[in-house]
Formats: sequence, C-alpha cells, structure tokens
Amino acid sequence: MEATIEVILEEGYAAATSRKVAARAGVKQALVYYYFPTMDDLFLAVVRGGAEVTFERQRRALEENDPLRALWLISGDARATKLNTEFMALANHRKVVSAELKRSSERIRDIETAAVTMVLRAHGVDLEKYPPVVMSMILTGMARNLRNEEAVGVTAGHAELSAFIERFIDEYSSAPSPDRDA
Amino acid sequence: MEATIEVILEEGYAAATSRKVAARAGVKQALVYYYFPTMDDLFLAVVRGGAEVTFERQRRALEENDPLRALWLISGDARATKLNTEFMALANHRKVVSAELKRSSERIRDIETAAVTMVLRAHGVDLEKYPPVVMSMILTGMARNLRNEEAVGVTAGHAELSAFIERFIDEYSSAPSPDRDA
DNA sequence: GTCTATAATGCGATAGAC
DNA sequence: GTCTATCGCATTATAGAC
Repeated sequence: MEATIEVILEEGYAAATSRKVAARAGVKQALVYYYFPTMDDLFLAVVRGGAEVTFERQRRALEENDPLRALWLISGDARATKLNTEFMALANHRKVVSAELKRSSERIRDIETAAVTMVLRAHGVDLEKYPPVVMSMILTGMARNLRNEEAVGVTAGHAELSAFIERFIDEYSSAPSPDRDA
Repeated sequence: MEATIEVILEEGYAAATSRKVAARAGVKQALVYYYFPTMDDLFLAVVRGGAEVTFERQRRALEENDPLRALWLISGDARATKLNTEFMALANHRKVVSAELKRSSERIRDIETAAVTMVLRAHGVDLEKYPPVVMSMILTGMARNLRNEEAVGVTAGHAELSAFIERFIDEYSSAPSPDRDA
C-alpha cells in the first residue's frame, strides 16, 4: 500500500489522505483502514520502509571499492530526498513519525560514518583533525540540500559544489597514499 | 496577520488553516479572507516576509567585522530554518509558493556569496580552488541541516560538526594573512 | 473592518453486508 | 479481503448584517 509514497511525492504529505491513497492503489477508502488502523500507522510504515531501503543501500556501499562516491550518489537520490523532506515536515505534527525518523536517521548516520572512517583511515588522514562523522554529515547533507533546492528550481552554485565535492571524492577513491594530509 | 508563522512552527503548515490562524490572531475566520482573498495569498505573504527579514539580516552581516560567523549564526536561526523546511514542503503542492521560494533563495544566496567572497579574497585564498559560492553553500546549508535534525531529536555528530566549522570560521576571522592556503 | 451564518466539499474512522 | 454507506467534524470560501 505504498502508493502513499507516490501521492506524497506528487502533492505533498498533506494530500496523502486515505481517499487519495486508496484511489491511487485502485481500492476503496475503507480498505486502507483494514491494513492500517489509523493514518499514523500508515505513515509510520512508509517511513520505516523508506529508511530500510536507504539503510540497505548504504550497507552495501560499505563493501564497494569507492564508498565515498556511493555515499554521495545514494544521499543524492532525488526520490528519497524529497520523501525525507516531507517526512521532516510531517514529523512536526505527528510525534510517532518524529520518533521513527530520529531512529532511522541515527541508524543511517552510523553506517555512513563507518564508511567514511574506513576510507579516511586507509588514506592516513588525521581523524582528530577531520572527524569522519563531520565528513559524512557534509557529504550526505550537501547531497540532500542540492536535491531540495532543485525541487524548487534553485540551481545557483550547484555545478561548483558538485565539482568541489567530486574533486574531494576523487582524491580518496584512488589507491591510498598514507602520508597525505587533507 | 503573521500569527500564521506561529501556527506553522507549532503544528506544521497543514495546520495553518484559516480558522486556526484567525483564532491565534484573536479574530474570526472570515476576516482572514478580507485581508487575503485565498490561503495562497496568505502563504505567499508569509514567505515573502520571512525572506525579507533574512535578507536584511544577511545584508547587515556584510558590514560586520566577522561576516562568516554572522552567516553561520543567521543561517542557524532555529525559527527561520524550521519555517523554511515547512515552506519547502508547502512548495511541493502550491506552485506560487514554489516560485517565490526560488526567488528568495537565490537572492539570499547571492548576498551570502558576496560576503564569503569578500572574506576569502582578503585572506588571499585561491578562489578557483575554493569557490566562494561553494563555501557559502556548505556554511549556510550545514547550519540549517543541524537545526532540521535537532527538530526531530537527532544530535549525533552535531558537536563535532559545529567545532569543525567554527575552527574554519576562526581561521578567517583573524587578521588577514594573504599567503595562507586553506 | 469585523461580524454571523451558511454552502459545498473533503476528512478520519466505523458498521455491517458479502 | 473488499465493499457500500454513513457519522461527525473541519475545511475553504462566500453572502450579507452592522
């Protein structure tokens, strides 16, 4: 019943009503309440499912040979980013959503930071001076910010930022050279 | 009639109905439609007003002796950030809001970038290697991201990121030393 | 300018048939 | 499992009194 996602992406979370979701799924409104007792339960399931997908993608990225680039690409997924923004706004007035979003975000942040730690350590970077969690937050945060801005049509500085980040990623995707600084 | 802002901050944009806004402002519902023909007009006025306030604050920051820190602090304003997130979600299904948000964002980005350009140039930084617009986007973007995460209770990595950014700001708030690299 | 009253629509949720 | 039908309530917006 995650036709909910489509409605949210197209018209915003406020449009994700039991009637519209049902129509999109090709069923009648009352059936929504057969699977999800309340709308809160539906939203919770959608948040959980979305987080699970992202978490799995990030987990697999850990095993790739270019984790930083994978992190950058996954975090910049337009669909997931837009959904996340809607969930953030939704969390503002549905506390069960807020709690779930917190759990999911921290879980994903942990695995992202693990990936960055691995890469920086392999390249002999001073982890005190350049904490992996910070690099992880900037990398994933800016990827999301770009998509958010694109969603309203803002593109100023995007090319420059992408080039800058990709230059950074390139530096750490080559073979390790342990005596290099940042 | 910007009691609308309070309602949005407390319960999200979807709760900003003519009735709730009117109640908060201490008037009757119908009066909202006397000042704003439709709810779209009301939201538009709120977005415009909020952007104007931020723009003016950033403009004044340009004249201060520590523009980078001012940028960081203004961009991390909890109220403005939360409002902006709601507007982003609101823009998803109200195109007039989307257009206004685009205009405002680009205008603010321009003045932010001007401030960063000034500082970097005064310190003799290679502007090709470290484009001001990129530094401006990271500085303001991450400030907002921190507040957004705090809103759902996520604080992992926040202390580290703040320390990292502030170390950067400190470097460029002291007297210029033109032969330094980043 | 501010109000009361109301029309038309859509909402979450439930009852109960099949 | 899926449906029809419905309750009670909130919504945007308008008409019209004062």
